[in-house]
Amino acid sequence: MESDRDFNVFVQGCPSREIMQRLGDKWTPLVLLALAGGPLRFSALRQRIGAVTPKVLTSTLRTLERDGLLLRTVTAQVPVRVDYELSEVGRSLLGPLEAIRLWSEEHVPGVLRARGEFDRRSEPSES
Amino acid sequence: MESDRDFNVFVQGCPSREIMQRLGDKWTPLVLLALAGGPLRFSALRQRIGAVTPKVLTSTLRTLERDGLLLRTVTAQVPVRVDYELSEVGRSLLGPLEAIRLWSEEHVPGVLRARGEFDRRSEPSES
DNA sequence: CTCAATGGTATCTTTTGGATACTGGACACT
DNA sequence: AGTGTCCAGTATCCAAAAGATACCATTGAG
Repeated sequence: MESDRDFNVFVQGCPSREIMQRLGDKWTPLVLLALAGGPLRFSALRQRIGAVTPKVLTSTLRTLERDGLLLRTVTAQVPVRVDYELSEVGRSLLGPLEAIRLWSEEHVPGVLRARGEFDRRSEPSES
Repeated sequence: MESDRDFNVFVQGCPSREIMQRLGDKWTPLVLLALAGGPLRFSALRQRIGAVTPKVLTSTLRTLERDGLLLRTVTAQVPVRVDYELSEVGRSLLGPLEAIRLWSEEHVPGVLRARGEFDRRSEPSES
């Protein structure tokens, strides 16, 4: 009923759960999507994503590198140049992430409308 | 280049960004996937997901309800019965989420292997 | 009068994320 | 020599979110 594989996100302690939850880190999807078009340097990534602080971006990138989703290449020039790019595995996530992204962009009006109704239902305080 | 729609997750302050980031809340995907098979009561959801505390589950559910992704139905019996089920909009997310889930379950071995290599590269301390 | 079932809150601690300032190495300019 | 710039991050400190655990309200059964 669940799936016949060896791993299942609904099993507590299964590594797949932690992996899926990491994909839902606040910045992970944006980082991966930002790299969809090719390698980017640290500062370019930062600019492209916007609003992310260097500390958090660094730790997001480290985790993704550690998990094999992206590659970090240091070029010893001056000043030092660091490029980040998706690995093969990382690229295999782009499809699903693109879908989530499109869904989010398409459903903005609906979600905003739902919020308005919800709030109106919650506070029947005026007239 | 980015997309011709009105909303874009790469634009800072665009509601679609916040919506996408919410989809990546720690428990949101699990909640939505858990409801894929039909309505569940609060305690059943808790059991099915496992490891989520009531406080966090409540707030996750409230947000999803507020955004119109799921419906909360209270039946006044004793003790009270509360059912949660996906809305039409919520169901439209199941495809992408299923994809993310499958990816996570399929790539467990690869990710674990990558972590091992990464750690070995980082600490060349023993023999 | 007590107990159990359900769907949560309340409170406190720990973890994660954010703001902001700073480091370090190599050149380039003055 | 001294100062400034570029880049890729750290360091430090503070705020927001998640987790552990205990508790509450309703009410029907015993």
